[in-house]
Formats: sequence, C-alpha cells, structure tokens
Amino acid sequence: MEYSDVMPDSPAVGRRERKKAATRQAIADAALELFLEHGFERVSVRDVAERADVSTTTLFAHFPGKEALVFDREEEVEAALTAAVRERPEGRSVIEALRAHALESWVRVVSDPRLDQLHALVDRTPALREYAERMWMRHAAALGVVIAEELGREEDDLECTALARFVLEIPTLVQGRHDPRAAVETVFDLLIDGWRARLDSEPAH
Amino acid sequence: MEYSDVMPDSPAVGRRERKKAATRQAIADAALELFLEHGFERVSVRDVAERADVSTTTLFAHFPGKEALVFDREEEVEAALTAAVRERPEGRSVIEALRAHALESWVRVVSDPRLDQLHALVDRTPALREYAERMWMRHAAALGVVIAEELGREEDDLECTALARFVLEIPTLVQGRHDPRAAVETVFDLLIDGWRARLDSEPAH
DNA sequence: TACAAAACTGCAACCGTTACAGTTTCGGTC
DNA sequence: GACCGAAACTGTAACGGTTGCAGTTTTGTA
Repeated sequence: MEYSDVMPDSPAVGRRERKKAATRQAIADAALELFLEHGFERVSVRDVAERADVSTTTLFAHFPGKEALVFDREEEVEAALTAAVRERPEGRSVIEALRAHALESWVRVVSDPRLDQLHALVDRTPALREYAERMWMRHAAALGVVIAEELGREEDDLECTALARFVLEIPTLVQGRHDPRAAVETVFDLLIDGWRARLDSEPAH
Repeated sequence: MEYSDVMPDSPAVGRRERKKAATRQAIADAALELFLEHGFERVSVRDVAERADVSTTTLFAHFPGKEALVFDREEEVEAALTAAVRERPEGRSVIEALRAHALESWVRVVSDPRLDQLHALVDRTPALREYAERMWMRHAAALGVVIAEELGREEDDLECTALARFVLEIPTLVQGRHDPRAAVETVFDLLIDGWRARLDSEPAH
C-alpha cells in the first residue's frame, strides 16, 4: 500500500507529469495569447515557443501541429458526444438524445468572453476553420460505433455511421443562420423522418 | 469582324494561351508521372518543376499547391454534378436524379488503367485523401444552389443545402464496403424518406 | 515598330515540421 | 542514498512547400 492509494484526492501524479502538464499549458496559453493579439497566420510557431520559453522541438512534442495549439480538449468534446447517446434518459431515442445534445451544447449562447474570442478567431481564420471541421468529423467514427452499440447493430452498420456523419454535419449547416435553434430542429426532423422505423426496429437499451 | 469570328473552329486562342496551356499540361504530366513512380510524398515540387522544365515559381503560378497537381479538372466534376440535377429527365425528382448520377459516376467499375492508378495513388496517400474530401465538399455550395433553383426555393434554403451536403457525404460513407451499390441505394432510401413530401411540396420544373 | 501586359526565371527567404545528438530531470530499484 | 534508464527538454540544422521580388523573354496589339 502506498501513499497515493491512501490519498486518492491528492495528485497521484509525480512532479514529472505535473511539469509536463505545466509546459503544455504554458505553450497553449502563449499560443492563444499571441494568436488573439496578432492573428493566427501572423504568429509563427517559433514566436509561440519563444513566448512559452521552450524550444520549438518541445512545442511539437506536445502538439502535433500549429493548429492543434488552438484546439486543446478535443477528447472531452468526443466524450460528451458519446455520453449524450450512451447515457440518455430511459426511453429516449438515440436521435432525440442527439437533438437535445445539439441544442444544449452546440447552440449555446456564449457568455464566456474567452470562448467567445476563441470562436471569433477560428471563425475568421480559414486554416483553423478547416482544421476544426476535420477534427470534428473524425468523431463520426466513434459516434457511429456508440450508436450501433446502443441499437445492437454491427459496429460498421451503414445506417448508424450515416446517421453519425449527418448529425455531425449539422454545425456546419446551421452556421451563420439567423435562427440556429430552428435550423437544428429542422434538420433533425429530416433525419428523424428518414430513420423512422429503421432505428426503432431494434429495441434500444 | 475578325479572323476568329470567321473561323470559330480554329483555336480562337492565340499562341500565348496555347503555350500557357501546354506549360500547365507539361507540369501536370510530369507530376503524375513522378508521383506514380515514387509516391506523392517522396517527390518534391522542385522535382516536378525540374522534370517539366519550368521554375517552381511558374509551377505555383499554374497550381495553387502540391496536391492540386493531382486534382486537375475539378470544375468538370462539379459541372457534371449540377448538370445531373438540372438536366434530369422530365418528371424525375431531384433526389432520384442524384441517385442515378451517384450510381453511374461514383461507383463506376474503373476500366481506364490510368484513372485506376491515379485512384490508387490518392487512396494510399493520406494528404491526397484529405485534400480530395475537402475539394469534394466544396461542391456542396454549388449543388445546394442548383437544387434550390430547381425547386423554386431561396438560394440558402436549409433543406436544400442539407440535402446537398448529405448526398456528397455518400462517397465517403460507402467507401470500402463490399457492396457499394447497395450501400448507395440504402443511404438514398434514408434521404428519400426524410425529404419525402418536403421537396415535392413545391413543384419542380 | 513600339509598347504594355503576361509568362516565365532564378534567387532568397519564411515558415511549418522533423531529425539528430546531446543534456537535464525524474522515478523506481538495489 | 547512489544508480540507471526513461522521459522531457535543448539547440542546431535541415527539408520541403510556398511566396516575394526584381529582372528577362514572349506575345498581342496599337
């Protein structure tokens, strides 16, 4: 029995991992700061590394590329997505769960000014928009698998993977519309009609 | 009245444009040749320029980037796509026209060995696959507009733009399945159910 | 024939990214 | 508590895509 077993609250992680996390955070902070101030394209990774007081080599040891400096925390997004499906309330269909999740999480009225700034930055930077879309669509695989699991289908079931991809298209589709909530609802209505009596054919849960 | 007006058959284009086109073709040919022989990543744009006997500056005057060397002729693809909708046989719905087009053009049993090689090259090169998908999805805007026109909707009608994007997802969705034709049919069935009585509500043509 | 635009050139530079070879720091082990 | 191997970090140098620039050649046209 060891100390970390007795005190699970305190960081079970040693100095090493803490320092690593600190470095990563310093880099991300420096990047965001510089990007917001001067724009993404006008800041070089060398600038970021300098500001974070690390070598560019170290920077790339923590982030796979320049764009990734902005999109930290992608795993959390995917986790929330799959959780929304997996832990949906009893009796609610998969699509309804996704609709609820979309309305809650994607169309939020942004209040946090930091997130707001970040969103504006991504919005005005084509390279970041493209990167964001690529990252986003990579969740399709995971989402498709979860949906298939929940419905007792094969992992690569076409209807499930299609549903996953189509749902993930929604943010792109409704972006920039005057009434995003209504737009989300409309698209989900389309999907529900298409998948009606197909996804229900197998009992959920 | 000028010579070119009397002889519309003969190239109305002068030596200048002809040479320009020749240069472009030489570059594209050199690129494809080298890429097929050594692989995309192991050939530099400087190599391509050298083989085509032009400067790299000239190369980038003709193509916006390395990947674009492979994807010539994207306008033609988009033209075929919109034409499939616009010039569909009398009485056939937009979705049906797209389904037919998809089955004809996207699931072709490739016989041309050149196209086959090229497809294999793209398939085995992640950078090219991503680029191809990005290019492909850019057609969504044009397709959405055409669909909206055909149905007498607003240009940015949500249901039309959504349909366009979903249809263009299909190649990605059915890629690598044992029966692509059946997969295409399945997805179109889903879409038809979703859009039934929505797109028909406005008379086409 | 003369002139302006367009195509092309060579070169140098910037930037993202990686390889490399070495140093420091840390965690666990005898 | 010294020791060892792994992991984090460093600086430098390079590679490859891309662009800017200043100058040369080619071409259409007045």
